Amino acid sequence: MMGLTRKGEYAIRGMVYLARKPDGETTQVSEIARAVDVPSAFLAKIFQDFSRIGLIRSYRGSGGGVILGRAAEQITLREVVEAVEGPILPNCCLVADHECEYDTQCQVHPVWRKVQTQVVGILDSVTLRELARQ
Amino acid sequence: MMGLTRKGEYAIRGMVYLARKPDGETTQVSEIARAVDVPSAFLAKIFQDFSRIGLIRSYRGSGGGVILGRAAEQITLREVVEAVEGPILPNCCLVADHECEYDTQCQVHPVWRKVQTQVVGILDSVTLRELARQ
DNA sequence: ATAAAAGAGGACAAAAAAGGTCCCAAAGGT
DNA sequence: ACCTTTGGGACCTTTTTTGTCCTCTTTTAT
Repeated sequence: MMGLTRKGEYAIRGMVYLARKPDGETTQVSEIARAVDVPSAFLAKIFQDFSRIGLIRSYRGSGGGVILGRAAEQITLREVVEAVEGPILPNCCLVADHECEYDTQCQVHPVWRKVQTQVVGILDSVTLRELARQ
Repeated sequence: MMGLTRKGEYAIRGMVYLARKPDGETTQVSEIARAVDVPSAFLAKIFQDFSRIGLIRSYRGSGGGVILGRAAEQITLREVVEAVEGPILPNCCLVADHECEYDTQCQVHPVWRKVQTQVVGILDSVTLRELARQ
């Protein structure tokens, strides 16, 4: 339970690899894919999404590639995880404002809220810079 | 991300309903299913598993039904959740002893470990008794 | 004894999510 | 022009989720 999907794993591996590259140097997705052992086309999809939301910047054509969208210390693990897996919501009833339908005063609700707060807090406190440290 | 499946939702709803029943009184699975709005045959499967691991006790035949396997204050939310969803493992690399294969000194590993500890702690601190309080 | 009333257990199936692959278009460098 | 690299869409396969159904066993009531 509470597990990352493989996509999430791949995304983190790829981003950490990228964060280890010298600043300002572009890296080809195919290189990253090879290095972190992820299907190239699959990682390309993930990075395509990342590019759209600004987590990375990408350049086409020969000599192109990708680069972190911001400094590694300004990208949190939470951002990366939520970008691939969606928001951290341990229970769907947290999505909506309204309480659970089956218990007007749902006792379980606040527990999940607490879980969410804790997990978000932990993942927010870790940046790519820290993860990239060897 | 980190979401309960519907099965997990159902299990919790069913167990909380059961925990609200007077001590020692058996309840038919079909009644619970109706009350918490879960497909009866599906809830029956869930409770079948619960019976096997002692989370509930079950009695066949007319007048039969199910009952909590232990006092409500001795059953934690974690137990219920893990019984349906499996152990709380935010990242598969926590399953094995060995570190991640792609980083001998994996920096992400301890973060997931921390997440796991926190979540387990929260869910362990909540019992069915508390959840059953109306 | 027998019938009815539960849960136990297995087989099966539809739907959704996960995990990819492939192809062509667009953009940039030489 | 031509090659390289990402962008984006379509498509596919496998696994997981979410159930259903039928039969068997156990237990109770008559």
